[in-house]
Amino acid sequence: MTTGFASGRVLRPTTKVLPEHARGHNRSLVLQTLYRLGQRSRADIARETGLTRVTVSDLIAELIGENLVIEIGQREDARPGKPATLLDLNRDAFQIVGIDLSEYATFRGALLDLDGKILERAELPLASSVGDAAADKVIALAATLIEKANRPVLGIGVGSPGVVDLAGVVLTAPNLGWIGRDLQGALTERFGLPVIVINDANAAALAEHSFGAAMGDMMLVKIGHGVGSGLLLGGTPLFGSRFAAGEIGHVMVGTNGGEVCVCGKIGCLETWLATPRLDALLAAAMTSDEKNEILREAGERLGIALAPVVGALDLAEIVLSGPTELLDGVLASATIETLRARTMPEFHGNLVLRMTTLGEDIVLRGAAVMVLSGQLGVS
Amino acid sequence: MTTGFASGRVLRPTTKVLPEHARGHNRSLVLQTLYRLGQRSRADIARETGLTRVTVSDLIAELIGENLVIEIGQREDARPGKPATLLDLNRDAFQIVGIDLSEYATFRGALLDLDGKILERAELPLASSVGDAAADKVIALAATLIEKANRPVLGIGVGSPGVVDLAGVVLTAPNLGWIGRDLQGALTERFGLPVIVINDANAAALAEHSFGAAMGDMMLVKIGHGVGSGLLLGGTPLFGSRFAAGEIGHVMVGTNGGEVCVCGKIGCLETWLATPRLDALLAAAMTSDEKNEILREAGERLGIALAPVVGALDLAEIVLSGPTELLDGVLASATIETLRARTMPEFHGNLVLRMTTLGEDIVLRGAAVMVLSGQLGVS
DNA sequence: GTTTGTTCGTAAGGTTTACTAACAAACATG
DNA sequence: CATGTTTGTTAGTAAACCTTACGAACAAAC
Repeated sequence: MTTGFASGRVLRPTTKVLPEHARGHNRSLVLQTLYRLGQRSRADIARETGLTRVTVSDLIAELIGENLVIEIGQREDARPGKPATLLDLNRDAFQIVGIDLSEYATFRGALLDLDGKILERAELPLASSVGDAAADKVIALAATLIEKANRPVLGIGVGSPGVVDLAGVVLTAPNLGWIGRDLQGALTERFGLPVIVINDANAAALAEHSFGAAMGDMMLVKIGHGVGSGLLLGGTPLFGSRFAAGEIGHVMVGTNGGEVCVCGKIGCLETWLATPRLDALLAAAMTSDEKNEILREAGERLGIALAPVVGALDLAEIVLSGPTELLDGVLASATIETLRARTMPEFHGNLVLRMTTLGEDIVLRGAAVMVLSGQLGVS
Repeated sequence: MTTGFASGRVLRPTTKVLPEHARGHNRSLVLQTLYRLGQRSRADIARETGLTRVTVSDLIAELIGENLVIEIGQREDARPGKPATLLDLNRDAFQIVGIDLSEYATFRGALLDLDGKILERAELPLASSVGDAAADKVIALAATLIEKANRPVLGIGVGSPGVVDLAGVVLTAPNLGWIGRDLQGALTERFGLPVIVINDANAAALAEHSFGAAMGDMMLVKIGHGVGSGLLLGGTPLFGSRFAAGEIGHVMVGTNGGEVCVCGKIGCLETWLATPRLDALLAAAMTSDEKNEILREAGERLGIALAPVVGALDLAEIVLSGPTELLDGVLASATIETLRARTMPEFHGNLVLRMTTLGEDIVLRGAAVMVLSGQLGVS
């Protein structure tokens, strides 16, 4: 046919939209309003969303029927008019299971409430399991946490290392010996609950955005046994053409030297920043000057690698996740200085680089956010 | 209030959705179907979109009323049943003005039909104009093209160098002496037509996606007097936190040498790749080996700069736009080889790097796509 | 104590949207 | 010529949101 705009997909819509979809959207809008702003009356929500009080009342009735929203009582403050009936999301009605598979020797999980507060914890030593054995441990950990729940479980969120597609299939995760493993399918089948499996760094980026102060255009760099990253662009996670977005551990850095990497290349980001190597170098270093120099060079290399990404994406913020004692200090300073020196100050002068505020729970909390977003938010 | 998921924006919806919005969506869906697939009957469109024949008939009646769609005649092929009435987008009903401000000494524009075919051209020598004088020339060029139109003009699309925000305000464009210039507002006021002003490289990326064979995850690198780029992620242009996404010309490349840039840094991408410098070097070179070495090194530096971006974004494709005689050959080969050598073959082994197929019209055609998308597509 | 004005939540009725069901028109096929 | 198929339209229905109107409950003013 024609070869005009035809071949592209500039015009967005790809599926039909029915009235019920609009309803679902507005329903989520009401939920989100209660979520973000807390206790509100129906009239408040109407003003906030632009919907009428009538429509809000109708949606609220539906949500109360599902036990997602509850009436708190009457507003106390003194103003003219009929006192408002305060509503809130029923934050105690459901619980979420979040699981982090990204640590080297341990699978960690937690039971969270709808606010993301951790209610219970559980962990399972990996004990060098791979393949089916490792997958069985994920299931066992999930089962333990579901048993601890004293409310209906909204769903299970899992942050996995490696490359994970949108259906929750772990395409490759070398450490766990997984290739094309349908972890999401296996968990769904086992528990009959909504399950979301997502890359660990992407989960971490989401958590930082939801719980931390992160803006919508952010890169979270996760440094541990390996080096990975998760990108949030305009508040949305980036997955990439082969679901491998953020995999920067084996990109070569700079044009002068570096060690040989397990992948065969020279001077990959991981050869500079992986924590086992840093720990080993620091242990061998004698003076604190030597130690600082090791950390400074690692930070500088990170800055060199990130500079083109910051420039190309116009990032506002970079967040580091990993061992605080290694990252937070000389290393972080060297990274931001290098970034400033290698990009345009007009555009990136107020680029922020900081540690995550979420500590070790960042991945499992991000996985929980995915569940919440999938179940209560809109597609 | 609560500090839970509240602070983030994980749950998507931010505005209410009314039934009429759904209607607009489905309307665009029908238009897009005719656009992509060409002549179809109402029943064909119903099958294609999932809407019912009744709904499609209703939408089509509306579109015919606006002269956007026309009945072509009856389908000729011999099959049972009532013969279908073929429809098509009224590709001759409107025309679009596209303008490219990115060339160094000339503003170029064209009148296009809805298929993106160029009907008329016009250009205006910039003659070193800056500020108001340069803006006046844009208006004059647009006026010239609008006069040439023999159909209603759907809108005006402008691809401008520099940083352009979502409202079409050129925040900074050094070559044109523009700072915070509301070009979109000025054109709208002058002509009373829909106007879209967008960064030149973003426009080019859109054009490559619409007319060329580009996938949804692509970076278009535009090399000329300066070096810029436009990113398409999942088919959507990326603008960045300060609307400066793609501005990679002044990112430092590598860690060994380079020339001092006008910006003060050493070894910016532009110092390796800007065409005036390449031309000068090539003119000074004696042997073809020397020339090839110049191009090879330039290509290698581009690859070094892009490798972290390819890794972080998991790009599928990189498209080069600029002087073919410089880019297409040794330089492009060196770039892709460098990229392959510096990234993970498992993920980026089938990364494609190629020249644009759209030549010098890429920016103005992309600007026209923006108009089409804004007027006929959905938000 | 009464009146006035405000705010809240609900009820009733109307509009828009897209759906299902049914049908006439127009054709191919046996 | 009878039958079956496909097209596009008409008529009626369900869902979603809107506007309008109203009772309830309160503060403030008199």
